[in-house]
Amino acid sequence: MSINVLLVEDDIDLATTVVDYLEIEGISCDHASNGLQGLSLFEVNSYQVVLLDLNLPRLDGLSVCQKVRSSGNDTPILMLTARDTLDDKIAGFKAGTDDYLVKPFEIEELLLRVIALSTRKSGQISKLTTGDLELNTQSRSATYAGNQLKLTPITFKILQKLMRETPNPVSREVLMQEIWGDEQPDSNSLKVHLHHLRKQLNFVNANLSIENEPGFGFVLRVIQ
Amino acid sequence: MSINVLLVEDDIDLATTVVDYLEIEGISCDHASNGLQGLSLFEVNSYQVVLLDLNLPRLDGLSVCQKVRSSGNDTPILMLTARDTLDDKIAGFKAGTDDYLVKPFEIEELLLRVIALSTRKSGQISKLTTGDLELNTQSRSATYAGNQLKLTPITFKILQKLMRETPNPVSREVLMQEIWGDEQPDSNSLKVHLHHLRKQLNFVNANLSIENEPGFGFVLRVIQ
DNA sequence: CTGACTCTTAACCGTCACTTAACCTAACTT
DNA sequence: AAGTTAGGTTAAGTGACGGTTAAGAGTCAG
Repeated sequence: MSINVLLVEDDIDLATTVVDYLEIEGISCDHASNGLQGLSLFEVNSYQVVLLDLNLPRLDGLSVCQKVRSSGNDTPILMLTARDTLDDKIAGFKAGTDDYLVKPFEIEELLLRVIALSTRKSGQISKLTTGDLELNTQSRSATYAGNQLKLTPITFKILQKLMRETPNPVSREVLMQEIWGDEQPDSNSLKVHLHHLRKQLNFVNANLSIENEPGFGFVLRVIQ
Repeated sequence: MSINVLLVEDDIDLATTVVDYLEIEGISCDHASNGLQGLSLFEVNSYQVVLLDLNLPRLDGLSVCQKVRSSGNDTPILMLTARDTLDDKIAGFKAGTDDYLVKPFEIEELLLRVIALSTRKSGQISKLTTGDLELNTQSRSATYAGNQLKLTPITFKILQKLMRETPNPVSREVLMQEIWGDEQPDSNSLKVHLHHLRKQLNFVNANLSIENEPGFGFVLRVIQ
């Protein structure tokens, strides 16, 4: 998922630095050098995050922010400014800013905050990764080397528990407690669900497997 | 709408200062003095924002943050810490933090950031958009590419919840809680309302669909 | 009173997730 | 070597869940 950012900044040196750095990190970045231009770019395109300088020609950052908010748009906005008094910050947040970074800032921190702001909305926060396996616990979806897995409520719970504990094994009892709580089925249901899960992880070049820890339980293990 | 905050901090002086200040501002604030206590409070109650110290006894802040995230919870988390090197910040954001404040901080700024984090998610935004679908929660009207939808009070609530959570699925229980609160009908009423809503989306040829997440709940998804 | 509107309830049906049971292999015990 | 136990595989049955439709109850305005 690519991130699309709008930078509104009249300091050309700073702007090119930021744009270049973000582009290197794989974040595409449009640039406007005044408030009005920023607003019109904003209305035409869609952005995950807006970086807004406070001192801008034509229309200042606070006004841009207010206009965006009063139109009902909730795109995350990050204020970039040299002013670091409390009153300035109050004014910024009151106008509807989500974050506030004081110049001079480290550009790496800007990147971190841009990513944090953009991932929040797109539901990418709760992700577990093991090898080529990714599980998003919010969207309840998992991909293995790019392939979508089809998880039922139970296989989802099993995979989640195994991924959270890996590389440690999970005992049979703990696993069953995790799935069924106190009312556990009396048959071999767990084996069957594990089988379904394993079938989905059995790709040609699988580098993961759910292994049995004899007499104890199961592990999700990265091979080699 | 009252804000509910969890503060996890082992410095008692700082903690009482923060709690007192937030309470004065009308924000109710629970306090835990170690990581484990913080986690258990978090699991029992529901908070709009979590304030997390990095250095904690029993379980450090990063681990607390990771645990919260891997369980699929996306409550905004703000890290409070004396460490201000870039690496610390990188570690924090990687663990799933939303914001990062370096001690010593001005307590007014903490308040500003808490409010910013809490308002983002919690239904303060009056205009929601998903694809070409727009929903105005103040005028209680929805349009798809200019076409008016005809929503009853209940279908309006359903659509609003689905749009707030998209692209993540909403569990059946949460959805029903959202509509009826604690006095829920004992029949299959939800199915019927979903059916009405789907007919409306079909009627305007929306490229959106309400899909069933088997055994869990429903998602509003943009097609292709 | 009546018609429009909304919500609930019920009945029907298809599908899918889960359970169950039977069979198989492998490893360990006696 | 036979018996026992744990784990893996397969297939079938059941029940719960989800989608659709229609009818009835409650509310409100005219």
